[in-house]
Amino acid sequence: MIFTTKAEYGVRLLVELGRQGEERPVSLKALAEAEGLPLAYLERIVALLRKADLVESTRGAHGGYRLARPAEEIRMDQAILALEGSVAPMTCFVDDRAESTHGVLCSHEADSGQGCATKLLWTRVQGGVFKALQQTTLADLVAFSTKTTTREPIAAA
Amino acid sequence: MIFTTKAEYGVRLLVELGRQGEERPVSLKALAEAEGLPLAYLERIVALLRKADLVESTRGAHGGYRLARPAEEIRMDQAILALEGSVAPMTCFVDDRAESTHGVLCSHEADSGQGCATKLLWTRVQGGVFKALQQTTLADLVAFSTKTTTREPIAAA
DNA sequence: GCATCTCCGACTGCATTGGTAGGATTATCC
DNA sequence: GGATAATCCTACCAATGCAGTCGGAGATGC
Repeated sequence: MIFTTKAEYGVRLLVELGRQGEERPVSLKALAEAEGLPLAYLERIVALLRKADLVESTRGAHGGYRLARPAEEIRMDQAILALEGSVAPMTCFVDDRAESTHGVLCSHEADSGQGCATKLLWTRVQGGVFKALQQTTLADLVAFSTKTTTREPIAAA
Repeated sequence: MIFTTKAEYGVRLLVELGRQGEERPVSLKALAEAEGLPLAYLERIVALLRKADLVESTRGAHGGYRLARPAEEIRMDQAILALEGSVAPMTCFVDDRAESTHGVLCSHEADSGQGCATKLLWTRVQGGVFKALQQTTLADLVAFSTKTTTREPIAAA
């Protein structure tokens, strides 16, 4: 399995936020109940999204979370990277992300001085994953979910 | 991280077999020493490849393994599937593989009767991974590895 | 000042992974 | 036929990471 529940819960959380208006913040408690997820665990997950500036928080009573940007401008590679930390296909894949010029390198090279045989494969796989993530925005998921299920907005706390 | 060492070691094993001629079988001991991998662990890994008919074995003295088909006809999706069991991006992804018509379905649907929001995303990601795997043959990896590193064939036992 | 919130760190049960141990079976060679 | 070299198979084990909990400490609105 590729992703952990952090990615699953985090994305679902984003989608739920995307459904709500971006005006008033939504409390985690409400989100947790809406999705049927453990509140305490969600707290730690949403912290990752906040650190990545995908979500804004307002503390105190009637506080909560809202998207930091419109859903169209949130790409899933950003979300997953924030949630999972990295998307390497293999432990030996030390990736100096996106901005680096030489892409990814395999740590075996450090050991033996030779490119290991699997490097080509993992590079292609990672490319495939990244492409899929980059091409999907939060708005896509929100549209998909509202099309499939019809659920009323969460009542204000 | 997506794949475990089973995939890594298994693919490296296949590549090493691809380098050798397909005539005489190569013993696991020789392969393990060539790649610097634990022999006992490789035994279990190569068993997966054999069950998937990617590799043939001959028992007894001077026995060993060889590719069941020419390297050009071994696609990496077959190899990875044999090694890892499945390539689902998420635990909730119960995939009735390839031959099924409706592709993948998310187990949340069984629970709540609604498609979960993340389904679209995971489907795309899995598609990207599979495409990358399908488009890569063992011959590609062998060519890549012989280009990068120059190593003499394993001496006969 | 009290009820709600966000925030943060420590702690825990569990499953999986990576790897080992030991032996049974099969074949070759002398 | 017996040593030897190999595949095969099952049970076992330690470490890691994941999913989730707990308790509390700061904000903030009423």
